[in-house]
Amino acid sequence: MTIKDIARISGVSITTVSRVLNNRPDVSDESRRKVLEVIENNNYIPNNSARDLVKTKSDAIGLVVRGVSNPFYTDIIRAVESGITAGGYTMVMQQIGSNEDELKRAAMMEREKRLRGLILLGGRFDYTPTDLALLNVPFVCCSFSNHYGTLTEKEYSSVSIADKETAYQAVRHLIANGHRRIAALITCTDDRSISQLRYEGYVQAMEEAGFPLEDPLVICTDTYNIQGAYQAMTRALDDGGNFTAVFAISDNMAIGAMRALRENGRAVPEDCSVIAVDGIEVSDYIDPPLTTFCQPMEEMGRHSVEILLDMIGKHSGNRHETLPTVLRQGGSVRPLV
Amino acid sequence: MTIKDIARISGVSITTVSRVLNNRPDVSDESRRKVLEVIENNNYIPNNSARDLVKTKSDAIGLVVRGVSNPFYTDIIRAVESGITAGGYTMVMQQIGSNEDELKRAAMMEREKRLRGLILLGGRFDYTPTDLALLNVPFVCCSFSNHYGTLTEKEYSSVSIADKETAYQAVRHLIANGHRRIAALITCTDDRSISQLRYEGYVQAMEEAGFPLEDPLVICTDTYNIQGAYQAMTRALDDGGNFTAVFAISDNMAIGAMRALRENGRAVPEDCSVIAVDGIEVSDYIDPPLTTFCQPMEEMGRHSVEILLDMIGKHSGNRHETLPTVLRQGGSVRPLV
DNA sequence: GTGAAAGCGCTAACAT
DNA sequence: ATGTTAGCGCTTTCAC
Repeated sequence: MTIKDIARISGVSITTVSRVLNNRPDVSDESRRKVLEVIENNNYIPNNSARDLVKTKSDAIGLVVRGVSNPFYTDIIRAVESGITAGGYTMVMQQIGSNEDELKRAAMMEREKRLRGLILLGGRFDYTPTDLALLNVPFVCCSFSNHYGTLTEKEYSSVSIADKETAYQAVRHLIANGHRRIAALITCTDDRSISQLRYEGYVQAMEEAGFPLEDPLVICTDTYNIQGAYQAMTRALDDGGNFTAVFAISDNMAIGAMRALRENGRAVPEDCSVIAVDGIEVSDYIDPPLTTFCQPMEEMGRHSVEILLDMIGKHSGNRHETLPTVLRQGGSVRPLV
Repeated sequence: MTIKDIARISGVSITTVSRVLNNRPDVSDESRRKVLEVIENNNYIPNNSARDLVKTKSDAIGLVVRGVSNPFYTDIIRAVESGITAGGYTMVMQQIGSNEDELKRAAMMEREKRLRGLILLGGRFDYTPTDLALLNVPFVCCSFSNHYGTLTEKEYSSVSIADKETAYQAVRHLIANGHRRIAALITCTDDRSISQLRYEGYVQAMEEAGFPLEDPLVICTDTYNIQGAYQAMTRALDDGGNFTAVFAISDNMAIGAMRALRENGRAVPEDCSVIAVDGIEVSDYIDPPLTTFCQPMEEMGRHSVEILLDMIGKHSGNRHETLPTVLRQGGSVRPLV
């Protein structure tokens, strides 16, 4: 069933059918009605490949994710997919390994699939103009941004939270509760990552308060997952673990750390307070509920798509959005007496 | 940059370039070398839309998911994406609402995107041959199957666990620990769902043991999410909650229920045991770790893709795989004394 | 308001 | 081994 068949059956020309298909105004009501009826009756759906070929563009938007099973990303992915589909586009998703280059992958996708745009979920903070030259379509950095000034604002779009500031607030919250010996649970794979940024917030809060920033307070793992955090915290505790509170750079890592603390005989929050950044749903259901700064996941996904569709459709320029976080008071932090 | 340009620059015909592009043997080494060089130099990538149009097929495989943020699905999605990309195809993902018809949606995708095949993640159990007539490409049901005999085995493919049997085992485990008054936490939106199937396993175990199967033991929620389970369990407890153990049809729901129990002053497992089916990572990190039957998520995704690619590439027939589950002993079940 | 016809970039007969 | 050519299904001038 092609446009030709519809034209034949409707008794009009191919052109007229095409006009109806594309909601063009220059068709008589009579023709339009007839064509629509025939389309309906025959369950006809236009061939996208042919449309794309003529328009030299596809209707696809690429989503490149570093780790689709990261629970923090799943709500964003859902929002992104909804937005893309609602906008009449198709979402093509690819995930990349932790040491793959998302820009190279994005560039390949762009050309192979003739993408209209890209959303990068999780990525490096130090793109250079040369890196960006690989990309010829609009793109939005979601949940991260260019914090090291290697790019100017006009060169890219982003939707993110104020990572350093939020981490700073989290640590301030612990300090306000009387904690001085505060450990930081971070990942150390890359010094231009979200982990590094949040770590900077931790450092700032600690230095500002004049607290010692000793090495054993910084607990490193090489992955963002629960298990890695659990193992790293277990090692830290075996090594003494001389701290009264932990700032974890993600909820997931905090959950892993909490099990390690528990197994080590330290109750949360009685013996050790825990705070994090992310605000995934499950962390509000554990015991004790995690105190954490929530990112507006759904909103981040939605805004990323909005910005991208504006750039594609209205040729609007690059935009940046920094969304607010909200402290969700759980039960994992308590005042140090 | 099109195939025409490459041909012109290389000094050969379009056909020869096309042959090189498709790794055909009937090209002289000399021509091949030259063409490849020109392609390389010009950073040429063939236009997929044009290829798809000619072949009347795309390289896309559709993934239809009911709820991408369901943590149980995320590992499957990751495995599916890896398999599809590794196989040289493109994954196009769409999620659907809880009361949308996945087959209608799949059929639309199939035709619009000219899909080569489909993977359905989560879906109804009562497809009829008429329903399937909507689909003209191979498809695999992942994590569910046709358990009501409305289809013959040759009509579809599936990768799943033995849901009813696994639920039965879970409840048997509670019974072996001395529990008689066992509540079932299920969803009641649809009587042809995975929830229903697991509920049947519960019923079988209870009846076999000769235990009363009273209404207040069946706790219903209309969603699969944590919050819904939390609310349903809270209601059940407010109504008396006369049971010593809970069988939850999913880890996620068990986690919601555990918070409700806790807030109601019932310790798990001292006052109430909890068991579930799924085996998501986080449920092993909560306190107490959830005792649950683990589904092999990664394997399920991988096998689904394998079966689908075999059907697409080798035209092999429909296959069915029932993968084994493994009991992960947490600390949420204890013997009733 | 409508239709004829020229491509979009590619593949696959069919020649040579 | 290589080239010519006819489409794949659609959009879009351009003419009427």
